[in-house]
Amino acid sequence: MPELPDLEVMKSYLDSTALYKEIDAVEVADSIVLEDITTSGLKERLVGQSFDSIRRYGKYLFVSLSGAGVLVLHFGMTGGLQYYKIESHQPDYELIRFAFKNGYRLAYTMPRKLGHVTVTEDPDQFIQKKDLGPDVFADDFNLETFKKLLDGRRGMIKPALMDQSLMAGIGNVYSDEILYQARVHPRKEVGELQPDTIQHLFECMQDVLHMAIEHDADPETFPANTLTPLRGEEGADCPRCGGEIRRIEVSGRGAYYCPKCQEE
DNA sequence: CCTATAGCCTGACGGC
DNA sequence: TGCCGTCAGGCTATAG
Repeated sequence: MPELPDLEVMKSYLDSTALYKEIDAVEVADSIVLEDITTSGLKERLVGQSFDSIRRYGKYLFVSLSGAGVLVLHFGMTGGLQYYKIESHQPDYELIRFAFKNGYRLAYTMPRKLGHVTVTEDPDQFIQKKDLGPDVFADDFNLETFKKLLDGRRGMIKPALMDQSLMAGIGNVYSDEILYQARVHPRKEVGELQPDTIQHLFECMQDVLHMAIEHDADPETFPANTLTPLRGEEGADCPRCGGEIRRIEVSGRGAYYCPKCQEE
């Protein structure tokens, strides 16, 4: 779930639910997700504070605290958030519970414990330390930026789009969707891309990410001409040409594409 | 600089 | 039903 569009949806969700409410208690079910902080350290930093504003960068959310510091949330492959009140509504796999004074809770959920949570004093420094490239939704991330990043890059296009140190925000699912919309084969060598193809890729990247956000990052509601809802259904009909959707390994990740529309 | 591989974790799913 | 292998939308470390 958690790529740029999912994170944008989570940010909106937090904006409309969990801001400006005093934190009463923090429960950590498994401290394995805590990075550079202990359970008691996290409690000390959060209890008595409130969440004041949310910033997304790549696949991270930075939640500014009313006092000092910024809560950092990363969702691994399976993480999510749930704001709820009644104990019986507690979601499955709640790893961290932020309990507010108003009686509501925010659950940080994650069946596979591959996400990370920490507190930082300086998000920009954190971004540097993680070696994240520019966020693909940054105001100054334009076609020229995209061209410069790909210029001189060796290797295939799909891993380039997914390389968080090159550009931050795109993961396995949306890299496939972008390449499908742009009709570029996931194994296409970056160096072989024509300038107009790069421009088309850039436009498809913007379009796909915005489309996903408009649809709450829920593939079931995506338009009919998208590939994402067909993930897991190898052999399905390509919505565009009637070809057969295939799954291959690219750089160790499962890649879905249409061999007919996206020629090698 | 880039790729491949393994590891971190655990649930869901298909086959026998 | 139970067991087993495979896969899963992330990131990191290592070797080549």
